[in-house]
Amino acid sequence: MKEAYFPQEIEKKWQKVWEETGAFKTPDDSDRPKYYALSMFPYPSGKLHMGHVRNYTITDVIARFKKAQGYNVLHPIGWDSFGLPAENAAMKHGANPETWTDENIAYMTKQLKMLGLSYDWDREVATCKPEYYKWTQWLFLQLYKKGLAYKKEAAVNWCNDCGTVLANEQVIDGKCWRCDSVVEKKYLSQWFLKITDYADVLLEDLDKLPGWGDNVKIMQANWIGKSHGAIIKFKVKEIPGMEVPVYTTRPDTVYGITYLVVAPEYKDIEKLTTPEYREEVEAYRANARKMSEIERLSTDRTKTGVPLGTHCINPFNGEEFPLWTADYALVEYGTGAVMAVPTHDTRDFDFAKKYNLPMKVVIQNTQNPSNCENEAYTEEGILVNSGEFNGMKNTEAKKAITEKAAREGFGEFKIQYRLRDWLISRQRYWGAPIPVVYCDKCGIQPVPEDQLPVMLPKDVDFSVVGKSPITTSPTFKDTVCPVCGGHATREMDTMDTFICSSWYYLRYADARNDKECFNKDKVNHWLPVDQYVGGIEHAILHLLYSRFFTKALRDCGLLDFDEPFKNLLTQGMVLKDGSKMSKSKGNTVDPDEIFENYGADTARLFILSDSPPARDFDWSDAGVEGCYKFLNRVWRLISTNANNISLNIPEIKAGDLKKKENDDLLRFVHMSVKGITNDISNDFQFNTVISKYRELTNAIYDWQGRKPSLDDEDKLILSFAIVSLMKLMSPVAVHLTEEAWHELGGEGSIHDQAWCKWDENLAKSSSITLVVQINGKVKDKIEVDEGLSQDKMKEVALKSEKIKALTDGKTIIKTIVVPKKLVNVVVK
RNA sequence: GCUCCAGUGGCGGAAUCGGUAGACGCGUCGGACUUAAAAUCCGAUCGGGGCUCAACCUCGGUGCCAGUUCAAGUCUGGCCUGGAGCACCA
Repeated sequence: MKEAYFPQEIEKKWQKVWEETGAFKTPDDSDRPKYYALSMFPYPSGKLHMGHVRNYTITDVIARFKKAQGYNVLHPIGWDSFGLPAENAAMKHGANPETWTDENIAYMTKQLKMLGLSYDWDREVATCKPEYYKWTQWLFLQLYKKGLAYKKEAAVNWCNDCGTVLANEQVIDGKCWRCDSVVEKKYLSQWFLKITDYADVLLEDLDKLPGWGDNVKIMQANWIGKSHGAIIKFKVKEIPGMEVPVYTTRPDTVYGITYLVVAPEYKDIEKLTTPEYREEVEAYRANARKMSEIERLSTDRTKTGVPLGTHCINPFNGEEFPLWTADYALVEYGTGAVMAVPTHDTRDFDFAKKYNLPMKVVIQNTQNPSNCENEAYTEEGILVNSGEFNGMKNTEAKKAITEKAAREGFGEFKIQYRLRDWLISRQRYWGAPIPVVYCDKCGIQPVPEDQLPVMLPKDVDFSVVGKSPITTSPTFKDTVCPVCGGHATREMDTMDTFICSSWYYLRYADARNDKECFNKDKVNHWLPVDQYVGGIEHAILHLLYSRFFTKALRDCGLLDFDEPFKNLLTQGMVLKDGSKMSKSKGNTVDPDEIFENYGADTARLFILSDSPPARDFDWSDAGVEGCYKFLNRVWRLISTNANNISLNIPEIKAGDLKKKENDDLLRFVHMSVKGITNDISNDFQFNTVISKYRELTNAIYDWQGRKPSLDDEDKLILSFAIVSLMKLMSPVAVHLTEEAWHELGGEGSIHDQAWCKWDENLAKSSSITLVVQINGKVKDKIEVDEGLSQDKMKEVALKSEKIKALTDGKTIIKTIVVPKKLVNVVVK
């Protein structure tokens, strides 16, 4: 065995062997229980970054650990390969998006292989390939048939730079999630998926996911935004038969209404405007239309509005109040109209102050009454000025008042969600075409399933500005209607790429199936994903969409489970010098360089070492160096002892070893096995796993430092310790351990070896340190036998010279004994 | 504004149930080996005080202030700071 560690040589060699022997192929049928480990698949942007390295290493170690524990592990990879960057590259450099994407996939595949990841490449998928998007289109048709996909004219988020609409989830602070430019409102006819049908179950089922972090679940719950309230309908005084319904979570404040606001886009606003106000209202609406989303939604902005000239009648007390329009009312939420109670809502308060609208206190805190002159009172209290409800607690009044409204026919209880339907049309080329046609006679018609896929046209001009390249194809647009055979035009929009990524984890179960989307039995066998690993940035977008898809496909009868990801690990970011690695900051670290200088095993070890997976990880060059040195140390330990190590190790039981130091080492190994196994099992605490590798290595070196020569017992325990270390390290240092295994004469692969077991009796040291405290402060430590009874422990503690001296002349009130740990003497 | 998370040495971070705070590493300092360097190995490394030095002894210390407890990094209440998500959602 070579004395020096040459990772580059070793790694290439074994990567080749694993590929040739198909070491990581996963059979669908096996006696072993299944385990599905999944990383969020990458966008083929060009090169791997350290975030990828961290993500895939974490999942790979989990997959290998589970395999060693006896599971049949599915660990696939693929490419989220539709999307704007490919198209932008095409526009910029004249490259074809397909070529650009394929080249990137090829390069990144090479990098993934260099990292030594245990993927089953036979199951690789790429969402931009017709054999994949055929099924994306097919799934769209199933949702269409179920009534879950529909087209409507709506105010949508428009990104001018990307030249496309965006889903609500893709608008961050009023800006485009991809290019950061300000998003505008446009009115367009677009395709939507009815995710709102699933709002409640998406919320409820979060409780079925104990294996997800609370942070993600809370973010999803907030996004879904369920609220309980009431609809109350108000008659319009000037227009007989006309009503304006509002949604409110505060029906208890109805007696305090002093005006009512509708959104500028409110459907009946023109009818509700009297002629003398028309001009002013129109001007206000035009202005609102022009404003960007970010301006419009800014909370800092002072509120504006104009009266419509009409009035509503409060059905509870007959009071009349004016109707206004103001852009703080949102057309998409509730009914698009708000009943305003300035005294008990801060927004209404601000508005009423500005426009001198009246205020009326209806909720009072009896301890500390307020007339609401300076601010709205939004806490709980007792109803006043509220007719028959006076004196009632407001929490009870909510129910009582809504009940009255329901009884008398002008209101009802209502649950409202913040979640909106998912807008999936994109005016872009590089995506899956939406498989519908528009017939001159028959209207919207789905493309028949046997005509799928609707292929992306290749005869397009990528240099066009302001419209989708797909519209330049001379062959794509015109087609025939599948119903009447007459002329029809194809839908020119493609689907949001988040659709493609909402089902890829299902395709892995049956990736090469060209007859169906996936076989139902196979999907039911492999899913749900046992462990999903990825970035927190997908907490809402991808993870919510995937949950929706799973539920919708279950309802289509395509699968039998309702949550796709049983356990979710959201890994932290990779930082450099305290900030996120980015090209613009120039603080990126290129994985290729690390592979070249130190090898993949060092990269894997380091990326897991310093922080727990969920926390941010600060990259340091010194840290990489340290890990490289450690691997050298491990290599040296093995190579210098190669002649003394046998892989034929009989089971060593407690008491088998005569020498104390050998028994101690045996115990240390068992403790390490136990500790490492538990650390991986409990939330994948790889940082402490790696510190335990180091401790064990240090312990073996220390042991050896005290041995001038080795007899048979020494060689036995040394073999046991080193081989255990190798097996424990094999999921992380995948190449080094494989090479060492073979150099020591091992058969097969170390990665096919069973995980180390520990003996509970040996996974502890032979003696314990008894801590003696006085009044809770440590005063003495005494080495004692592990089996000591509680009485004996107390006796030993009180006999200690130090304790005697410190308790001298004081009264011992009581003594607390914690078995196998400590004695606390309470004195006065 | 609302919701959530986190605050431990010079740094990253350890510390099942409340039971030895600072594992392991990085950095720094000192030493060994070497003509020298690299590599490697050994040792020290929270702060204050005591002792001529050292071993040692002693007091304090996990963002701040209280509380519960024999015992608090860990539990409770109230703050402060930082981060994340949502945000005119009625």
